[in-house]
Amino acid sequence: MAALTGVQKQYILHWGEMGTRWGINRTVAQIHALLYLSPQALPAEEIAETLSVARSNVSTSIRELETWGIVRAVHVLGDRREHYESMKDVWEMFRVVIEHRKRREIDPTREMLRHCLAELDPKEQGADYTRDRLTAMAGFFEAVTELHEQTKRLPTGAVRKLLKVGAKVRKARTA
Amino acid sequence: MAALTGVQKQYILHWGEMGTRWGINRTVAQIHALLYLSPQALPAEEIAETLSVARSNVSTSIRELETWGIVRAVHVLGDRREHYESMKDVWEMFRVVIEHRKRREIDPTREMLRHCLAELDPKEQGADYTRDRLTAMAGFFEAVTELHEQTKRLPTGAVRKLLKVGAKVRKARTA
DNA sequence: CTGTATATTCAGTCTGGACTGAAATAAACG
DNA sequence: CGTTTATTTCAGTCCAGACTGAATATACAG
Repeated sequence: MAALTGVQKQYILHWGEMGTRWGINRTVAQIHALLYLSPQALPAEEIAETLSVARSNVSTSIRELETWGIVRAVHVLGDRREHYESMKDVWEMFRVVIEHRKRREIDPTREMLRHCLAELDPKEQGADYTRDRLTAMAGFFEAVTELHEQTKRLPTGAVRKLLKVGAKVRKARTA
Repeated sequence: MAALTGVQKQYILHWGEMGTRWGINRTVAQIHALLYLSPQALPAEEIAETLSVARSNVSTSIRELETWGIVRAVHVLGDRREHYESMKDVWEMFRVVIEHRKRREIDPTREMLRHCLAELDPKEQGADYTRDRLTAMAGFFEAVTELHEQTKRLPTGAVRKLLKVGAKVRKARTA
């Protein structure tokens, strides 16, 4: 296969590092980076060679990316192997990932907070203080959820435009 | 010291787990949870006992929380030990954390993307495709930065109000 | 100073999770 | 079917990073 160019290497390595910071497996992130930059879908074998990881490692990593819905298998005429390609729309990609993480992290936390507030015994020592703290935290998570709901239904382009307008206003003011 | 109530335990454990998912050390997150729920500032010794971790572990964890600016040492009259307390304003707390992570994760990525685009050799095989992908990704990160700039200067309350209004509109529509 | 209480540093240990390679399974073809 | 090729599973290995506890540093009281 075509060896990686300097720029590709740089991008893939950086993406891998960023992945680890966000609780995403380095290899998973690197594979995603590779597929994102690749004009064609790639077979697992080639991914393994290019990134110097075990074929089996690619298998599990790809599956994780598939469950997120940002990588999918496609078929190439005259080739029995599965070829994998990344979603290319960056905005949609992050939307999907955020949706996933929200469900796995924000929602359970809201749940936990509600549960704690319900279970809180008012007779207990310092219950009032605890309730205040939990309520404040719960308020924040409810707001995040609300924000998510609102942006979710905006089409991709709208967010971008909204930001551009805001940027202009901001620049005009500071100028 | 006062042993943890069931609710406190639940909150601290959950927060610790969430921390690990976001690349934050479990103990660090647990200590933060404990301090957030605590009406008084706590000395390191007591934190160590309550969470059953080594005193030295608390020391380093506290220092990390301090560099983030969400925990600080306070002094109690008649006690030589440092007592630690968490910032209590949830919104401010997340603002601070997001600011930090943006600087450590978003900014370097923007940097990397710019660098890659500058270094990209047009004569190279497939340079056009690579440029397109990098540009798209860069656009996203610029937008995120812009969004951050805009929300940063809004006072805490404003965001909350904005969301409340949005929520009402949304509910009215779907009703 | 000396003694005591507290905080930090650091070298070594431990552990969870990533990674591998071999074996099992599944799918595609003649 | 049997053979070939591709994919997944899994038991074991490895390692980065968390954690500990002893040693060291710092601060203060008497």
